[in-house]
Amino acid sequence: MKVRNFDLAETLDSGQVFHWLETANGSFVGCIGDVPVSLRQDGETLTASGALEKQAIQHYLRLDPTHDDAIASLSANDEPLQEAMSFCSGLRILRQPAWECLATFITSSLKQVAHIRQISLELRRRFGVRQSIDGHEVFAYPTPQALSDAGEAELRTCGLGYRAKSLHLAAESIASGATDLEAARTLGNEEAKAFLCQLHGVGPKIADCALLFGFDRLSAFPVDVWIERILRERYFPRRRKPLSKKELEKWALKHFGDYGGLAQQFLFHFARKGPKSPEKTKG
DNA sequence: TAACAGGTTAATA
DNA sequence: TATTAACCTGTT
Repeated sequence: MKVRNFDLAETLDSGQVFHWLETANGSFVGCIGDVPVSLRQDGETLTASGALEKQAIQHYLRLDPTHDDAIASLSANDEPLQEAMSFCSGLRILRQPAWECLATFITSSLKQVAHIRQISLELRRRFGVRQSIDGHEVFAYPTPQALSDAGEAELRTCGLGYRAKSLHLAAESIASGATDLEAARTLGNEEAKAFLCQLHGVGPKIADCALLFGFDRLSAFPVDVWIERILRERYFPRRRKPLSKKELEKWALKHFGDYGGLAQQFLFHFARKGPKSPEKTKG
């Protein structure tokens, strides 16, 4: 299919999803939900193999006009945002399955991307359903039931550390029916966030990530240390006393509006990979 | 070697 | 309400 303003590699390596593997020939293999898929981009052509309908792939990758509307409505007179957007204009917010997204971010606390990947893949290998696509082995994300059955001790052996407890409690709560994740879809933004924060190990940042990447709430604006840094540097450069995380969250929600989460993703990726990013400036 | 990392919780002031 | 230590583990 034809794609414009889209960069597959950039999107899959932007810290929102952690299980896609790049193969030797430049394809990406992984699962969309339970279905194994291989994706490949050559310029404006995207090819997919696997049992998924074209429509489902477009939905996951957000290859639809709503993305263009969102871009258009992001403020034109915001210079830092413009700079970030032109740096990574092919970036999209995926529509990931809610449980897989929430669970992955529960395991992300105080971890770098490489390690989140490692944990995510290990959980899939150990407790997920094994699949195959184009000769590659891939695994679906384990169900709440599977992680609940595994038990906390078993989860710890995947290198989760203290996060094992949170992941297990969440899995158990959902598997038992005590928590109905889908119920969050019927709630307003604030309520949905509060709802997710009731789970142990889920605070404001992880709840916002889950809402943005797993519940299609484009206004959710996760504030982590990268975003904290770039907001302070670019939007409040001369402030004596830095705004607290909470104040930044509140400010960002208002400043960036309905598509704040998309703005966040541009700023985040720019902070990590852009010209002034830590890895570019060191050495 | 020891600090540090894309955070949250529980304890304290 | 605001700060602070503790939590696991792999990396630098």
